[in-house]
Amino acid sequence: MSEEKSLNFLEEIVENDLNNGKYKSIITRFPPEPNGYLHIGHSKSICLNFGLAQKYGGSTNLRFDDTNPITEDTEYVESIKEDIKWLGFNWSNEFYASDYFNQLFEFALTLIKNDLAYVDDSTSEEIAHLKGTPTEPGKDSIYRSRSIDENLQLFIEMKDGKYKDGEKVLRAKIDMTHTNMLMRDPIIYRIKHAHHHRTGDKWCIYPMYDFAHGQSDSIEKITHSICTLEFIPHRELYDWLIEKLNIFPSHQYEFARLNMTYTVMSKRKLLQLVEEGHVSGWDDPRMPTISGFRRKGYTPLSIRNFCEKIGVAKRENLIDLSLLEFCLREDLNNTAKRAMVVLDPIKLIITNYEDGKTEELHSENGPDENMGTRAIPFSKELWIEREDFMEVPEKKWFRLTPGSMVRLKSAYIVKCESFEKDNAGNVKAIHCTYFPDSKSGNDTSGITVKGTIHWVSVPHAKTAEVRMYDRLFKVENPAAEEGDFKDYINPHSLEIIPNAYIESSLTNATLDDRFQFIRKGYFCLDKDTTKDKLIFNRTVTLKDTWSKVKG
RNA sequence: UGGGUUAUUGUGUAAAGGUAGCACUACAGAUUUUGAUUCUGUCUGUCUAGGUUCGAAUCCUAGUAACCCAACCA
Repeated sequence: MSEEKSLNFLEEIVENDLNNGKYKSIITRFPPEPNGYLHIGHSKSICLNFGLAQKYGGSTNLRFDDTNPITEDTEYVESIKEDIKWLGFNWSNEFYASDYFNQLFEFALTLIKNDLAYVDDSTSEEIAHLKGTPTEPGKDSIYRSRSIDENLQLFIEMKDGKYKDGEKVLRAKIDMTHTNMLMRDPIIYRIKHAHHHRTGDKWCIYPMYDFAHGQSDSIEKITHSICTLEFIPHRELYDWLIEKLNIFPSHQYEFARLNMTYTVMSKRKLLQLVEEGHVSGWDDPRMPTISGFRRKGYTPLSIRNFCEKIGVAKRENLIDLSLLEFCLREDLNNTAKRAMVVLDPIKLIITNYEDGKTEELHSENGPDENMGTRAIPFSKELWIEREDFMEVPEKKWFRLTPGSMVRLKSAYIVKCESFEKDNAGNVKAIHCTYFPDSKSGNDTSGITVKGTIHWVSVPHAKTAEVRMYDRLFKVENPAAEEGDFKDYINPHSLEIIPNAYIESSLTNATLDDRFQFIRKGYFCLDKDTTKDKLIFNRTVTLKDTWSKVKG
């Protein structure tokens, strides 16, 4: 045992509970409501819940919190399951709060029989009014003193569909003057004549979150029910219900949710971006959804590592996007296949190279020798990046400029002799000479150059569309800015290059491949790709100190 | 004017009365057939004011700030 990584507060709680014999093993759960897509914030919760169970030899249930039939749908259930699997986690059981509707109904009857719940006929306005405010106590409803028998009868009638939506609710009888607003006789059942994605039309009353979540935890014997900070006030009610129902004592613990720079995380805001067409959908590569990151080319490992690195605590946080990108590059640098792609082409002509000749050169596929090499054709005319030539070089420039020499990656050293301009004054072509004895791998020229640039042979080049994604927002914390968060959308978050020149090996790319386009960034194939048109997404740029040098 | 939660460097996160550490970012340098990677180095921090103590991020007292709570949402 050398140095041990210090534990986060949840691990401490678990270790304590295990060491003092409170539990023999732990059970956690990940409890999404199937009313939207999972985002990077959820992956923190997923990594926590599954990670804790993995670390301490317990198990984790996937439980859908589907108590509101109006907003929920199986479409979301499927996407949530796909995302969790993609992240690399397996749940022990797939459960639904709706599995427990019968049991929950029984629990409600128990409360009523113990005079701990009553049916209230008030309107929602009346209930809100009598509830008071955080600084003023509430007042009892006139229905609060109904007899147990009457409550029993009314509640059963509610279930039997005798009443319309909103006509009656079932409330826990606690304390209308409680300092915790949630303890002022919270509503635990409401009437909704709505079709449920799993139970169909069997029920017209549905339990509220507070009367479903803790009870479901208890039914599943969840030992550690982990949720985000905003549920802290619910814990008192969570505990009250478990105590009054005398059921398995699950415990709730809260951690601070993830916030990240240059994006928004609330479901409401994400929905707006989708519905108003600021992005192409939930899986748009600019979205912070798991499906968005996946499509953009992120790897599950990078997201898991990120969740590990950000830690778990109880204070509000705003994590630098650069940490996520660091984790991504760390993974991709080791695994991505290298390829040469010219995004903004300009022609380079090697004047002393034989017309019509093609040479087969070899280039390494990655940093690990086991990744091997691949053949690349070389010829007299090459596409190179427009930005790799400067007519008048700036300070510290070591790419092409009249008279300078650079190495063509995995090929020869060339010297810039001259260049052509078109009528508009734009550089059209660059003329170079090459040094035949500088061939990559057996260079006997003795020439050393500072710069190496990538290229694609003109007659062998294929084309592809490349989608260059950038951060969705211009500011670090759009949600905290004045006015509408959408005013801060980055207008350049997507720039499409319709015809980039790619090396021919890329035509065999699959959706699972990850590439580094040398000197340009990490890329992956997009699902919009067709047989006739390849489409690549930029996953993330390479770190670029040069752009900082030149400012 | 109530209740709850939280304050450690630019951003996160450790230190359970005993050297304020780690990571990211940023910056500088070395290596480099990717201005990448890798390596080395640098980087003004314990919310404030008192107190206890040989010694306080940690304990006590009083403040301050931020966030959450008044959905028949979760």
